[in-house]
Amino acid sequence: MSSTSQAMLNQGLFEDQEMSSQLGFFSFSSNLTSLPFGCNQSLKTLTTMPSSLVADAPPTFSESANPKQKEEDIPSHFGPQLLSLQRSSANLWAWGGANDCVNSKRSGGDDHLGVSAMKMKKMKARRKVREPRFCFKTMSDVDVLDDGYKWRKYGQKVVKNTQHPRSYYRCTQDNCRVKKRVERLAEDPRMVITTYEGRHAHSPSHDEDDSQASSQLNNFFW
DNA sequence: CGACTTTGACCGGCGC
DNA sequence: GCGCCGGTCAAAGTCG
Repeated sequence: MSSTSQAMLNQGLFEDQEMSSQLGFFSFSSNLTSLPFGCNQSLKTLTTMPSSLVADAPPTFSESANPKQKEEDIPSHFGPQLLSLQRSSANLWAWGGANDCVNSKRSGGDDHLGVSAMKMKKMKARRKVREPRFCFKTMSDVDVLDDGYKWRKYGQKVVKNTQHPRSYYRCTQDNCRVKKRVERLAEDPRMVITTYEGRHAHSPSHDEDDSQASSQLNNFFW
């Protein structure tokens, strides 16, 4: 079941929806044919992608940066690669704030009534630190795009105001905590929104030949 | 039989 | 404080 799609990559953005702070946003011309993560047929595209774009939420950004920030406001953090991205067929649209969100609301109070220590441990482990996120939109028939990594689905949820359920995936690699969510756009079901959270601590698990270049690029990004 | 998916329940965050 | 909602867990089911 190769999920390599005929996806036409259109847009991507850094985001943190919960914190309502967009980290960045870019769009591509529609002649691009694949994903920015080393999806098989997109090497040309990939080489124009700025590594910092995908790799990290830039730590120097302010929380409440204006999502319509202009080109000259882009921090040098993104370097020449970003500029080349802009000069190439891709349009940079906007950059926003970084977020190193730590949920610190729950303090002390280790013991919930009727909750076992084991369960509390799990609850604490749950979303302490918000990983950097990257989200993009593709036009595709398949929900799960082939990005070279192996994913295990751990949940599905119907979110409000959408007729399509959102799926939650985790990287199957042992020490890798990267997650992704996949959902279809309500207004246009052909569009798939994929949101990655975190960074892979390993190479893609493709076993085909073209994975060599692909994996290099994936390292490049993640 | 192991890996993966499905699905209902549960939990925390957030707005009111 | 309460209710809603998104995100995660985990048991059961399915598949190869």
